[in-house]
Amino acid sequence: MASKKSEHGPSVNQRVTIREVAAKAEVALSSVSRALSGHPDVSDEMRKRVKEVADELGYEPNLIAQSLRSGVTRTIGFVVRDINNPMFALLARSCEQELRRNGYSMILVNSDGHIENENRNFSLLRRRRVDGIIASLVSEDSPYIKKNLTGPRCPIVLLDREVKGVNASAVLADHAAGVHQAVTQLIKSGHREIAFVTGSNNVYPTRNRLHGFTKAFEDVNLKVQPDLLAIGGFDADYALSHARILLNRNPAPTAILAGGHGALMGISRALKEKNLTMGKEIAFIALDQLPYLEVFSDNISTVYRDTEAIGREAALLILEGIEGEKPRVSVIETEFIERASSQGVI
Amino acid sequence: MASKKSEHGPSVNQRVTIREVAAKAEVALSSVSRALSGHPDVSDEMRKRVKEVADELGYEPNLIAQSLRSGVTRTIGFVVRDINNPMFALLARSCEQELRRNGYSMILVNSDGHIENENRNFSLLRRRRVDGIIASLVSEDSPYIKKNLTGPRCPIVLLDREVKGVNASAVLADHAAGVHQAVTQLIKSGHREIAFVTGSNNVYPTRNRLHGFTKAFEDVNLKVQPDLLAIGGFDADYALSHARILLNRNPAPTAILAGGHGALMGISRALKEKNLTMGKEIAFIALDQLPYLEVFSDNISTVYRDTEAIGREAALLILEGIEGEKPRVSVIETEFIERASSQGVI
DNA sequence: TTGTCTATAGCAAACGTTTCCAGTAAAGAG
DNA sequence: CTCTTTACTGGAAACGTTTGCTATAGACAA
Repeated sequence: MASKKSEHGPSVNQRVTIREVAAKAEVALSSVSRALSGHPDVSDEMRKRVKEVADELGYEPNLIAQSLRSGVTRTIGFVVRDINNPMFALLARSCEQELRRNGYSMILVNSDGHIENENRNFSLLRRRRVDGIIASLVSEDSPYIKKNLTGPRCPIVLLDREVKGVNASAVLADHAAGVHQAVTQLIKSGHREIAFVTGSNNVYPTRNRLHGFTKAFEDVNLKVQPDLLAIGGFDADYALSHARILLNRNPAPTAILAGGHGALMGISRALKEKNLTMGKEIAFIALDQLPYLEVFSDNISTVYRDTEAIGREAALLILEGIEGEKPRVSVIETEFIERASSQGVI
Repeated sequence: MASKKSEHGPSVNQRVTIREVAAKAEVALSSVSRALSGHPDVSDEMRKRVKEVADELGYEPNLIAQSLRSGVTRTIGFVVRDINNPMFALLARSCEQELRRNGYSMILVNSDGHIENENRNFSLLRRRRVDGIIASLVSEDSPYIKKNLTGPRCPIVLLDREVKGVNASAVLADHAAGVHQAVTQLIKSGHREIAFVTGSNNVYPTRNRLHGFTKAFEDVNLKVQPDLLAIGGFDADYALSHARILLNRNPAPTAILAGGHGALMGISRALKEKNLTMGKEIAFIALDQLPYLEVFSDNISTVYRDTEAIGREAALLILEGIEGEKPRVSVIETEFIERASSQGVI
């Protein structure tokens, strides 16, 4: 494969170093370093000369060497549970933007839903000596997070996860509130058979949503019917197979909640199979802010959270952690936005 | 802000180095390095002992130091024109996956459509000494790309861009073929007033699509009507305002092509304003693979390209470049997939 | 004039690895 | 038994920076 060697022009891949700048400007290495890094103990004349020579030679500081010497990489690792979920694109984007505004780069790694990948990702990021890690965990008992408690550590911000005993920063969405609003509204409209398809309850969002869901029923002295809950997987396949079962139930559900992107995909397929239309034969509510909903299906009711705000907040928390502040938890509100898909049924 | 200092337990942020492993194992530094890096000149016993001690101490190799010494970072920079476009999520994901399979990490940076950001991004990546850069340029006369010709360089893979005079690798989609198929089909169905909204023609995809578009007309001795072309912007606002104009034209277009995500967004809004439904009053075809189309609007005709294949191919090309191979261009096919939105109108 | 202070510059030691070179002991060849 | 070879091991230099310390020179005060 690497048979025919490159014939890239005459230029060698040899970069100009601070040493060459120093030689050409006829000053000491240390003076060049100080001049370029904005150190105060440098005369204006020296700084000017050094900068001129550096520009002339096309000097590009070696961030690797700087990192080694200074112990700081100005890099944040972002571990994402499953990048298939378009919500994460939104999240990663706003986060990267905020980090870059503060002079940090982001390394994004994807766990694809597998805990082994996640562990490898953490390990990689630590070897790369990132200054902090923002993580959306596959499961809440990640050995790596716990290890981070005892060993040498870097600041961590968890996204929508509660790890007991770990004093890490976190950004949590108040899913319960939005779901509570949504379900209350459904009940008020006369719905009783409300189905709910969502991810496994080894992570905070599921538990938290379930809490809001249950409370809405309890508030009006009704009981949740367990066989209307499909809890166990974030992926579309899980949602599809369980939505099929739910739709065949007797009595059939008159409303259905989709806990995120995978659930939405699976359910919408199941509905299509049975020729049911959201907002006509069955009420439908999507949880999470899913960017494509705004493009096409602006008639879909949703429990909204400002995903970009979550990304920005995560960036701020990690920067705080790097500055040595104590970990803290930040909560993001959610809100039920009612549109056609959950109205007028029944 | 950084007032109250962290009270992180007793562990200091001091990592164990190869030196400490050497001390504890009572061997030389160099032996530890060789033992852990798989160098052949190490006895089995030595390797075993060193590995035991390293595990025991929780040694995590410092990739920064390794990079500095070896001159290789095993990191690829990915410069994306505008991460708002969901197509790029698909692209970046498949690319990252392939890179990671080969032991590389990816740093993703977003230019947000501005050439100044793009230049800053290139500069940053070079200072970070990435081993290669994969880039979707804002415009094809990027000074940085050209500079890379003369100065010390790293391999570059361009995504859907042709930069004249620059002998860089590239992955190009054969947009023309798919657009040609699509327009030919429309013409065959009786359409004559076919509108086309797409990005500025300072980049390859626009020029290439336009080529396929024009050729389809010429093939049957028809002429493209210039006032049905809206060429100039990838963003939704541009598309919206120009789609409005197009829809008010007399005679009104009977079919409309959307050149990517932004165009699709803008056009679909304009259609909604005029209460036109795709596939009913007007034929509609979307260019590019847009992930959300498969979720909701599986009835939308589209010129498909395998975006994930593009990502994988870009990864392979950059790895080739790192191995010293000559730059080369890889072409990805496109294909017209006819669905309801472009049938049965007229 | 001498001494102290300030501003600036240079030297050299680190940061944590890899790798070249030299050295040693055991093994095999003659 | 000696010589060469083999198989390892250790020492030290290097990668490109930053930074603590020391040195110098001019300014100012006594």
